[in-house]
Amino acid sequence: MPELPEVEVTRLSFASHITGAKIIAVRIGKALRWPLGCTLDQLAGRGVAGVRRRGKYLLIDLDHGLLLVHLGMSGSLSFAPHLPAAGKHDHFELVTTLGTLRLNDPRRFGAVVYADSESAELAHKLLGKLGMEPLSENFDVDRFRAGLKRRKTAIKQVLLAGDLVVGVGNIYASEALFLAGIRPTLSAARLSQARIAKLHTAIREVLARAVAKGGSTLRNFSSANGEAGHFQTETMVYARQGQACRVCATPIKSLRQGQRSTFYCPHCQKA
DNA sequence: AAAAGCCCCTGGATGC
DNA sequence: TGCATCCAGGGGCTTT
Repeated sequence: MPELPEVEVTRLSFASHITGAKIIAVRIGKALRWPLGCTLDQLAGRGVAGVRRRGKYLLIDLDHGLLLVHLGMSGSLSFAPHLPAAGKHDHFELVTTLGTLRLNDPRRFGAVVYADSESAELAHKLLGKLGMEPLSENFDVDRFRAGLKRRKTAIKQVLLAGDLVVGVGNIYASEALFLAGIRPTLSAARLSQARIAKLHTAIREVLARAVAKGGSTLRNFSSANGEAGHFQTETMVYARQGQACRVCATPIKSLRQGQRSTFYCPHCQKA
C-alpha cells in the first residue's frame, strides 16, 4: 500500500502526538521482515524525540538510537492513548506515556528495526542506497537527468527502483508518467531533456497532491489516527484499464513490467 | 554496474 | 460451498 504519500500522511498523523513520550513497554507478534535488533527491555524507558521520513521509511528518533519502520505492502500504523485489543495482524506495539503506536501488517513485508544510529550496519544498508527525496530541494533536475542517462531500461522501472528518486511506487509512477505524457516502456536513457523536466515536475506534483488528499486507500490504508485517503478516486490511469481516459476518452491500457502492473493512456502518452 | 527474476506472506476476488 | 488460480501501495537478494 504505502508509497511516499501514505508514509508521509502517516507521519504527519502521529509525529507531534508521540514526540516527548517515554516508552513504557514493547510488544511483538509474528515475525516481520527483519528481527527488531534489540531486546524489548532495551527500549523501555527511552524517550521519543521525533519522527522523520526517508523515502518510504519512517525514522522514529529516540533519545538514544532510532527505530526504522517500513510499512511494506500492507502495513499501517495506529496511534492513540488507548487502542482496542490487538488483532491477528498487529505485530508490533510501542506502549508510551502518551499513547500506543501499533503496526498492523497482514502480509508482514514490513519491518521495525532498531539501530543505535543511522550509520549502524542494517540501517546503513537499508538507507544508504536511497535516491533523492522528490519533495525536497534535494531533488535536482540535473542530477535526475544524469541518473536517467545511465539507465537503458524502461522509465517506469527506474522510477520504482528508488535508487535515483525515492518514494514513487506503483500507483504514483503510472500517474506521474501520465502527467508527463511519457509512455512507461520508454528507455530512461532516451528521454529528451524537455520530457525529463516535465517528469521531474510531474513527480513532485502528483506526490504533493496525494499527500494533500490523505494518500490512497486501496484496501485498508489509513493514517495513524484512522483516516482513509482519497487520492484513489482521482487517479488518471492507475487501475483504470478499459475505462475512458479522463483527458481524451481513449481506453486506458495496462501491461506488466517487472511483475508489476502498469497503466497508461496510449494517446496521451506518446512513445 | 545494470538488469531481470525470484521470493517473502496473507487475503480478497474470480472462475470452475 | 469448495478449491484453484491470480492479483495486490515493496524491495532485498541472487543470477545473468
